Amino acid sequence: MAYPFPEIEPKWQKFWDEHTTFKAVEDSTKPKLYVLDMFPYPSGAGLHVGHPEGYTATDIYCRYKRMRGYNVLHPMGWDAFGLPAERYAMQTRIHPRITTQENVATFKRQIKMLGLSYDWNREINTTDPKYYKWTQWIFLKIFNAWYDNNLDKARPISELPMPVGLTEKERYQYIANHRLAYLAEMPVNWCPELGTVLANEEVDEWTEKGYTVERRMMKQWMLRITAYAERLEKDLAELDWPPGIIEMQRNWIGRSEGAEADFPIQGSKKSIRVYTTRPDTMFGATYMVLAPEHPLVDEITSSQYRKVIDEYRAQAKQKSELERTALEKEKTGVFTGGYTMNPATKKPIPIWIADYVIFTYGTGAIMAVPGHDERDYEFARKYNLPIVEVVAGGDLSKAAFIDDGVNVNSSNDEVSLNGLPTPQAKERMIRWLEQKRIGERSIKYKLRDWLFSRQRYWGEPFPLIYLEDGTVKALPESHLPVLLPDTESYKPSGTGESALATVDSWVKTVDPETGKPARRETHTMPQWAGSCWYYLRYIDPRNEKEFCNKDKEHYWMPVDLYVGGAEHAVLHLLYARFWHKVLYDLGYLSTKESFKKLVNQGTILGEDGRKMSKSFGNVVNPDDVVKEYGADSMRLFEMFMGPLEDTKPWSTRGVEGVHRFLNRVWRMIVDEDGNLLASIKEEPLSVEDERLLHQSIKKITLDIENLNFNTAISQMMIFVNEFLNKEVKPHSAMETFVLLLSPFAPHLTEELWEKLGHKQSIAYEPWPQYDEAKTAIETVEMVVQINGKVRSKFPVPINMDEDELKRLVLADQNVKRHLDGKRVVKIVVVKNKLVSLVVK
RNA sequence: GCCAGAGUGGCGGAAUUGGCAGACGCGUACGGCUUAGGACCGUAUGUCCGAGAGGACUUGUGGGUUCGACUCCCACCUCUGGCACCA
Repeated sequence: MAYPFPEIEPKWQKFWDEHTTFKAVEDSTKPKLYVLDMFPYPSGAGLHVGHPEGYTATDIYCRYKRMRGYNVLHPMGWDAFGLPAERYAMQTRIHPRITTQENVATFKRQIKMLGLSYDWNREINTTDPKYYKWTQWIFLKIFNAWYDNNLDKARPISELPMPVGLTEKERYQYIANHRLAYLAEMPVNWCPELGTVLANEEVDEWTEKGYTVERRMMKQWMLRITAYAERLEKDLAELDWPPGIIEMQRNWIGRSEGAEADFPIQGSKKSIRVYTTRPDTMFGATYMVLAPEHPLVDEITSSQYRKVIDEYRAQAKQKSELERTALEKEKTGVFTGGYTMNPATKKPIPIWIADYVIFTYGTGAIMAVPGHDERDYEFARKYNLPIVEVVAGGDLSKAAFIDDGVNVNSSNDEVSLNGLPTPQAKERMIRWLEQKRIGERSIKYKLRDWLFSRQRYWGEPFPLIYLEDGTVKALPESHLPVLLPDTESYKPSGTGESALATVDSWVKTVDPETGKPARRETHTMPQWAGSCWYYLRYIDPRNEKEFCNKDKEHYWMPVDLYVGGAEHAVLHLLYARFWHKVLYDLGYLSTKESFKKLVNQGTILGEDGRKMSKSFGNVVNPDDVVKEYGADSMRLFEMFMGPLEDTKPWSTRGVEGVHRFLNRVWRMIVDEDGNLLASIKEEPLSVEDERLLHQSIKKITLDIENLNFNTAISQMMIFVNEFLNKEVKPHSAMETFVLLLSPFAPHLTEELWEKLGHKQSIAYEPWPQYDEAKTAIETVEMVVQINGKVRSKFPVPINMDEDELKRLVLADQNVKRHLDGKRVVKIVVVKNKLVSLVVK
């Protein structure tokens, strides 16, 4: 007979709701704890079993910490802007607001049915104008800020020092160029047949259907995240994040140290600046390569090469960034006819253009050192360019030697690197470049500025207007939020702009300060925008005057534990950290970083070990699981499957297993009529039972602290296996056990707690304490190894005297048998564990 | 190719600082209870040899350090995730 979870679970969910059991209020008498789940995008498909994994883990942790006296903030909300709702709207003409509301209702029902202890008073939705008002407000703060490299922080644009003698137009341009949000011509994925811009993730889908997607330049809003590259990289060190994620962020930011140097163009006064991480190899630079887009290409190209160069550049322009990089085919390039001089060797070297050099990284130009760079080597081989060895240690007839080594062939009248190991050679060369004013030390990042415009309807509108003279103006804060207008069609305008561009009455507006006609920006913000700061809004979700009250922010921040999928390892977490730092610089926040500890839950695979997907027919619906086995079983199984971070397959048998366990828990305490079992009495525990109880408290406590929920559950199973059929079960032991189980199976344990005679919810009962002395055992099983093999075991009292123990070991029958005719060379005693004999 | 993480029974997975490999669960087999049960209870269960006592082998592969290695070191193989011409 199964325990009556269909009655118990709704009963306690209602109780928690009605008593607002999990409402969080600032309370300076308690230590605070902010535990955050990555909020979901409420898709039409509803919750899948992957969502509750992280949610259950944080819920257990929160419930445990409340019992330990922490004031816990544990909120939930909806990341509801995004492409799927908009695409659905295009097909059905149903407003995305409506479908979003429906999807949120489904998600909320499903999440609530799991008994998660969220403070629902703090629920937020990124598509709510009351929320996105503040997303727009933060955008304005970014827009109205510049990065002061001297102070190494963002400052209000009003504090930007202005050069004297600028015209009004120049002033405008100067300021625009310094804002942290700026307009730039950037390539988009343009599909002529659809007349729309595609998101990167859509490109494959449409090209597979035979549509063409090409690169097209468009003015777009960019956020100057590169200004923060150094701090975003440096502050990673203070985060308690999985090393893998830190590494991924580090790679994404891509810091590299090197030098820049000027190479004079022959027959011109100008020079070309290159960036290299290997200044020590400059004597081996035998040619130069510019990115096809490099502005000096025209000037360098001699007339007889003009035609090929132009053709090559046109070709490169056609190719999308994907094609240029992902194809990984043979390198191509063409000679410009121009020459530059290697400043180290003073010899002329040819200038080529090739699309393996990226315009947007470094200076868009490289000195090619084929002897010590694989790419340059490949290129030089193909086009018969000279290869010179300047670092000894490799065989240049076979491959480039890219490792560190010792310099050779590296001297001129002023400097010699010969004999120097690579690190010193680098330093020596940089010093020489700086002395001769040829170049200087330089640090570069791979990180690019953040393309922040989307040509979409279902996103936050920018609080910006274009005046008739073409200038951009920020709307005053008092005009926020800029609401999304309703429209008949959600289809993009066909010109590359979003559907917003077709809503004339919305686009046409006036400058609120001058009354002059103006047009609204029709781009919208990317989905990342709302998720960049939601953790701050939870702190003060109903505040209409500020995005977040400062005292409250000070009390709750930073987020102590953040749990979510690893798919957000780079972008979401990097963008959120960036916004956080901007707000910190501008004085709105008290912490440098947002998320102190981060944990990624692993993916749950289908029962067949494949990724869950409709096409495989292996998707597990949480509704079905809860209906069949109850929410507590679902929660428990999700935690019992294995370590939180691991990828692991679903198993219906496994759910049945933990469900059986919960039934056993019920039967351990409740009789067939639903009353407390007669075997539960006010009696003291035997020494053995008390030991098991204290061992269980200890193991479960430490396991929850370390988020090792699977082994905590194992320990509870051991406890129940021992106690289930005891004739007498001490009341206190049963209570302690129910407390231990309560973070995992809150509904069942609330019910049992009530049956054990309590009127109050179990949620804030003090967590059981263990007594280390009571976990100790009196006898240990001593293992005897002879030449590394276990030959005997016998019980001995704990902490036995070593000599006595040795005597016992040598007297043991099994040991004697193996010692027959041999000599004991050495005895190793590991206290309370084993005795190891070496014999000959 | 590069970076990070991981390889343990039929399956999911356990194993402080090196110290009895396989906890706990699933599955399987046998037994009990039962009109019946796919409910429940009990016993067994890494592989091989052996009637048994006992023995041999066993944590991806090969080597090393050690009285002792899933754990540390070296080389290799496989899988997962990320990056992918970033000079």
